[in-house]
Amino acid sequence: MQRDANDGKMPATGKATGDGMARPREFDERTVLDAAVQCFWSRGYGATSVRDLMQSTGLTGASLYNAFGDKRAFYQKALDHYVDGSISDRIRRCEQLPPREAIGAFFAEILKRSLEDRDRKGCMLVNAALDLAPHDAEFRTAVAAVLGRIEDFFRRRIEAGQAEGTLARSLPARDLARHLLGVLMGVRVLARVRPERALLEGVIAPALALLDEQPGPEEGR
Amino acid sequence: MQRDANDGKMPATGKATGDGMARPREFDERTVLDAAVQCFWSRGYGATSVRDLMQSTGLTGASLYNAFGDKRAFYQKALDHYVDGSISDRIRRCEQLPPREAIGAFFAEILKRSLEDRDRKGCMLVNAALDLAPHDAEFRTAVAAVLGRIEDFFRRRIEAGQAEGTLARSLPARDLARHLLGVLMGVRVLARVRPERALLEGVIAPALALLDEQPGPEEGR
DNA sequence: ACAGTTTTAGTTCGATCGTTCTAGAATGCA
DNA sequence: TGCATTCTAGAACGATCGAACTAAAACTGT
Repeated sequence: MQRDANDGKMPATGKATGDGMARPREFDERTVLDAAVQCFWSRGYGATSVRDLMQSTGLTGASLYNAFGDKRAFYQKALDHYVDGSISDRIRRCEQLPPREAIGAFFAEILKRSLEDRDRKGCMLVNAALDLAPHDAEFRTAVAAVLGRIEDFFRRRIEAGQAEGTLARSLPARDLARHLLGVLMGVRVLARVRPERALLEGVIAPALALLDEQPGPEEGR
Repeated sequence: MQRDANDGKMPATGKATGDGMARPREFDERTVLDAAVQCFWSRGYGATSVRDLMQSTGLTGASLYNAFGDKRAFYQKALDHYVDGSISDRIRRCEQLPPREAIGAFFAEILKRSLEDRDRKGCMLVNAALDLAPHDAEFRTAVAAVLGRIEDFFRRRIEAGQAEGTLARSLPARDLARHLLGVLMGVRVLARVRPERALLEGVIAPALALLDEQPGPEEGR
């Protein structure tokens, strides 16, 4: 979706249209999106006004509407920007670790972020999942796709761990991955109401124990 | 908090104040709160206008403000009403079952409700947890208290099951209860984006398996 | 230098927001 | 029957919402 690879120094080309090139943008799209993410992330979609966005980005309304479309489209782009910079990056970093470490590191990072999150913004994707997705099919599809990528990350690591014998085989990787996805959502929700280390560790620990569990020679009754 | 025990037939006394009793209410408080719950539940706090509430309840603005205070207070009362009729009732019903059945029935009910929830309203408490609680200390306390009651329900049942040997003792009841609370939140979130039976069952099943797990004679390494 | 295009800044629009106000209607108690 | 009180209905309030409009400024390509 990004048009230029301007690394954040000067104006940026904008989109190169047609014949006579005209006045270039005075703002850096990445910086503006960062500011928009902060707004939408902390206040939610409905509670963020276009005027809030104008103040946070330093742009006027006309500039925002010109560059990003209406409020909903702007949120869409801000969410994409957040996912790219936060979730995709985390998956990319964790998926090249050994199975058990990958999942442990993933949740360790979530735990850390949740406890450091002083203004209780939570995860912008989870917020979008409850704020916009239920009543907007387009957002629902987009959010579901990202959740699917997280689920796939879990499943691939679990399958690898089960194959090499470092992770429990007592349950199918498919279900374990779904379980971890659910726990992840749960942590993100609980952290916004009760951001207590003991609580969140208590939520996560059994899920990890489930991965490590020894089958026990005598099974089933 | 409720003042009268009017069982939903006629006007209701309202509050009995001072000297000369005056004109009694024409509406039934419970019916009005039911309508308000539907509104706030499906649209959220911010997206529900007072005019929406007027239409759904059939009352005029003045009546609403007279009887329930401002919009925030009205939401507060609607949320209380929801919790009383939905969550408290579920806990009350499940906690008198045997430990494993109590937890199984609890999640079976959540699963059923989530899959039948065609307009993806989710759980009003979870919605409140992400909508209002993060930025409103009073709501945060209230939501946290209800979450604490759910957690306590889990813990008491797990402790009972561990004591009688029907539930796994490999993890402390405290953590298992927190884990179940997290999974519950996760299911409620995921259901609003991907209300698929296979997904939600996949989230829940490993948590239940964790409770049933046989320790296996040789443990720890 | 000129033409063409796009960005800026600020104003303005109609709609809707939460809330309050002005009436009048209805009731209990003296 | 009157008085006090609380209900109802609906209009109205100022504020703010998302979005569009009007010009002026800034830049590129020829």
